[in-house]
Amino acid sequence: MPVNPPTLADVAERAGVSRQTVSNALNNPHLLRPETLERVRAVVDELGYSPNRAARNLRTRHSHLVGLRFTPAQEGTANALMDRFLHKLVATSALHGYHVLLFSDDDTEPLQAYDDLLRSTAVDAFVVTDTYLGAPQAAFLTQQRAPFVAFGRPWEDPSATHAWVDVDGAAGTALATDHLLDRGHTRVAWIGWRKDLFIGEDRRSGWVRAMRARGLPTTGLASRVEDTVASGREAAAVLLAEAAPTAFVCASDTLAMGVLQLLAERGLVAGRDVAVVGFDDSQVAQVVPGGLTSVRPPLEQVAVEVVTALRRVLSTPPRANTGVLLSPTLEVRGSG
Amino acid sequence: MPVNPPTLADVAERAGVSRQTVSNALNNPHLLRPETLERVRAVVDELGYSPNRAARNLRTRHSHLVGLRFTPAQEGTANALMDRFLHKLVATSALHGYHVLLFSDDDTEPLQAYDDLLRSTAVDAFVVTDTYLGAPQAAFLTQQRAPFVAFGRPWEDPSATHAWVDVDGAAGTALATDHLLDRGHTRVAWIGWRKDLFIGEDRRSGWVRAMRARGLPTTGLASRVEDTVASGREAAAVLLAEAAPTAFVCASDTLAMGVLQLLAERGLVAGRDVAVVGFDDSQVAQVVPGGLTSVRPPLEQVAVEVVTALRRVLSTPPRANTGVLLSPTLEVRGSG
DNA sequence: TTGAAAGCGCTAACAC
DNA sequence: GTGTTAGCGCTTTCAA
Repeated sequence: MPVNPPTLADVAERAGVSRQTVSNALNNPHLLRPETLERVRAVVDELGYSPNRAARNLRTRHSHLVGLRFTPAQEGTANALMDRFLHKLVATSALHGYHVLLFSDDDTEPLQAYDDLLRSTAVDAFVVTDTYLGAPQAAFLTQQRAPFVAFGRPWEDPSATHAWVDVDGAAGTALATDHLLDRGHTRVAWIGWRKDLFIGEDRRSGWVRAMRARGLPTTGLASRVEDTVASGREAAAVLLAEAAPTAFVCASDTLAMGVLQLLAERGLVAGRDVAVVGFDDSQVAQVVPGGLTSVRPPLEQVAVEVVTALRRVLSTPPRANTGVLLSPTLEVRGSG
Repeated sequence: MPVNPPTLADVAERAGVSRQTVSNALNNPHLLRPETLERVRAVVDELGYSPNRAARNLRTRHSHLVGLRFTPAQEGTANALMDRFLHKLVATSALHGYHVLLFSDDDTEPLQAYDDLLRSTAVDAFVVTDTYLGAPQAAFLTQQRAPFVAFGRPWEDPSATHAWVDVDGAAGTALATDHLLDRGHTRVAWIGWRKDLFIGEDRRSGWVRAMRARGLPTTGLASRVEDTVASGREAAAVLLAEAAPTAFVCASDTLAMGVLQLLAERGLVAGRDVAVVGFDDSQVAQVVPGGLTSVRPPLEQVAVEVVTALRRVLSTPPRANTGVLLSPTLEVRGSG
């Protein structure tokens, strides 16, 4: 096992000052006379001193840890938002002295894990990413007066006052639809999700808005299915047969891959015969032969805003937070 | 801010016992008389008591945190190993009372972040995943006597005695090659990486072994390129022109996507005209039209073994660890 | 089986 | 500016 690291007392003794002065040198350097400060710092470097986290946490009642429930991307889909978001979250948190603590739920009680971490004061705050329909996390944490920031709007409860950051899905699909319309398409179809998924409805509304803005009809051009490749393929087959669209805007890259699959089966070339646009700008969109044009959510920017909001929430006194809505961009590739 | 959570003293007072008895009820329940134990537990439940982490960490000198440096998947590639691995690592660690702490390096000094966490006693151990050529982490941590487990073999230093878990890449490519040979191919080409990448050489050796086992030549059938889609595409073009292979085994799904791209450009159908097998079983392999046959590393199993090794390393006294090598499987899809 | 005392390493509050 | 005192909440002695 490693040798016991030096403590504040070790530094103090060697520098010929009190422990408190060493503490001040680290946390309130402006309180020290320059020469004292320099002497203490020299010893800190010499000994390789770094304050013991547990002791500091105990004393300050802060862990400088942010909890995040980590759910894996589903196999067989093109969804892997977490990767980009998480890395930027980790990097940005570090700039402000925070580390990210990952946990998973016990499958049984989804709130249990949050509650345990909270009650054991293991984390200072949470980043909540699973704000799907009926997700009880936000309400629970609000009720527990636990600091948190959500990646995702409080769709179900517009009166919620917690901090959140989200991507403007409607703006993204409007961007995608406009892009296709600019290229001369007029029959642009939509493949999205169940009606009760707020995110899906939001994205769908962008398509509707863009179509209507040019006086184009949407009737019969929309489909609602599960978020799987197979569903995307089937939806495309039905729409092609019944509505003869020349382009598809999809709620996800997963669905878009289904469309690409159907086109490939029929010997059609995406981008030449039929245009296809996905949503997420997943790795799949980036490397699929021909390339899949896709709406790219600014996940790095989301992470930065989340950390900003966290800092506001964790400041004393907590500063008010308004929701932050970020606009995605469109990554144009071969498919449309 | 949340109300101050109950402490050991609160529970003790309410249960009419000393603080120590409450502590024992939690950590050494067998020491208590059954009726006392029950009474204490009732109060614990009633008050929703959970031991303060910082205090416990300070006293026990353990954080119950495992550090992992998180690097994002490269854009434009099909590599996203971390997702599956990380989730299982988080879940398995939780079973043994450990949480995963994520950090990123400061770009400047790659060891700095490790050193800081170590000296501030923020984590009990590390999981090291970046064991590429010349990665100094393992040597550094060994020298610092810091507990850690590596995902990846100590290629450069066979005498290293630290704990590690790895995937048998050669077995995976041999599996892939045998699969193709069984299907009647005889001219199976290899597209891999630079010679100085141990992982790539390992994977390549599986292909060589499988070919030689059937007395088939490998000369002129191998290519070494960067791990990008474009490189895979170019390598495939060159090999097709010069060696006329009927099948490709690739060191990564990224390279395999390059091959698929070339085939698509030439109007060839993967799996019918030319067979292609990738490595990683990424989401891309799973959803690309037609499907990409790919070697699937058992990342969940790796995570479980890593946690087992961690527990051995962190036990007192530390128990010896041997390396663990796990065999991948082959996911057969349309491409071959 | 239970309780009392001590102390992990640090920082807030105050005295000098 | 710097030092002294106290205590964060817990667990490890050791005594009863």
